[in-house]
Amino acid sequence: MDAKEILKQHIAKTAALTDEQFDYVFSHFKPRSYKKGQVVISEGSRVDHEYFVVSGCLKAFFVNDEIKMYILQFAMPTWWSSDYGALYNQTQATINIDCITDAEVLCLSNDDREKICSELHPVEHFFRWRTNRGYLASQKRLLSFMNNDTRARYEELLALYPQLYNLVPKHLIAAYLGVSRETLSRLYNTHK
Amino acid sequence: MDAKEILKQHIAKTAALTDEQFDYVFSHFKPRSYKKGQVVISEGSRVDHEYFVVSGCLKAFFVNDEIKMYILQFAMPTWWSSDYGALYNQTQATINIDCITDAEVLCLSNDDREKICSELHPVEHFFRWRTNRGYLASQKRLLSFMNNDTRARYEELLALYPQLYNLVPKHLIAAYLGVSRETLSRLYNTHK
DNA sequence: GGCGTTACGTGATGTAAATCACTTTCGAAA
DNA sequence: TTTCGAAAGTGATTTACATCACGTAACGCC
Repeated sequence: MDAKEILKQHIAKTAALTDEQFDYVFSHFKPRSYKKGQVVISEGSRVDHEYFVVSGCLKAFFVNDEIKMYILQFAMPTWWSSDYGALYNQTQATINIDCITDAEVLCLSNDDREKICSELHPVEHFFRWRTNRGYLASQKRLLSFMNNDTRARYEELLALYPQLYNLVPKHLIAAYLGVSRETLSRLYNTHK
Repeated sequence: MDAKEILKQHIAKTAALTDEQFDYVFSHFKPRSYKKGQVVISEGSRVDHEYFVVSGCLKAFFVNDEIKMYILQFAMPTWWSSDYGALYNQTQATINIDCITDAEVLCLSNDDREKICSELHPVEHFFRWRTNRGYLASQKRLLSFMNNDTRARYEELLALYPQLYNLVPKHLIAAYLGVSRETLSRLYNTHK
């Protein structure tokens, strides 16, 4: 299935667009390929686009004092990623995004998103729902952070994304869970 | 300023509505008053509405094993609050909302929100932006949770809502920060 | 007013996880 | 294949915070 079809089916779950409408919407997306390790957004830079992942896996992360890294999101196929704070407010990026694996994405500029949202009501509807899902996921993760200990969060993560365990290095999983790599290592070796 | 005017100005920041359009939108909101301590949403119940706070302060919280409480949000005037997971998915509430002080709110049902969103494109636009702001705030809080220690988060909270310190009991602030009330007490008494 | 409930302060103790230091394994490039 | 750097495992030590235990102050309420 090609990028266009993947995006089409993704949007169709939330908004009913005619083929002509979708073609018009799609014309605002720019396909792009990245190699493993390539940087998509780096802290301090200007942010113009958001990214729809077609294949591969990105990570969005924050680096504190150039020492500790915290992963905000692993972006898998059909996920969207960007520094939305910087994108919406037209400020410098405060987070980084790069590629854990080779990846194909579809790029949509902030201006084009606002343009197609204002031109087509169903597109605005789609983006409202997409944002809403992101909000709910973020709330859930926050709650999990407060409520669960590290082991529970680790198991929750693997239950949610079984692929992740083999796909990404363990120190990145630790950075997502917000614990040191040593603690994570001890956690799943002291099994049970 | 009355409830209607407060909502009008709140929406006007994001979406341009004519007076007639706003009157129509407003006709879907039901004003309601609550007393301090009154329950708005309780875990396990059905959730039909979201709430726009006109005056007073609500708290949205989760209770773990009927022991520990975690506060997801203090809802101040012009904030929106609900169990959005339950509201959007039509499932039982997993969180609670009650009133820290006497409060006036405007209630909007899930059905009515979807109705006015589909009828008026600018309203859909407004709700997309409102959700987006919530998403960004949630991401920011998550990052703060991972990155900052308790003292830094405490100072961040007070910088963001100076009123809160005198308005809400300290054990609720502790529940927001995700620490025990004892730790919070020691934190701000061991000043500096 | 007295009385009970809830909020808040503070010491003693236990514990999960950070940190530091070192070793081992793995994977890619020469 | 050898080599080198990154990733991962592991022990010792430190630390921030939870928990337990108790005391005091503040407030609704009959």
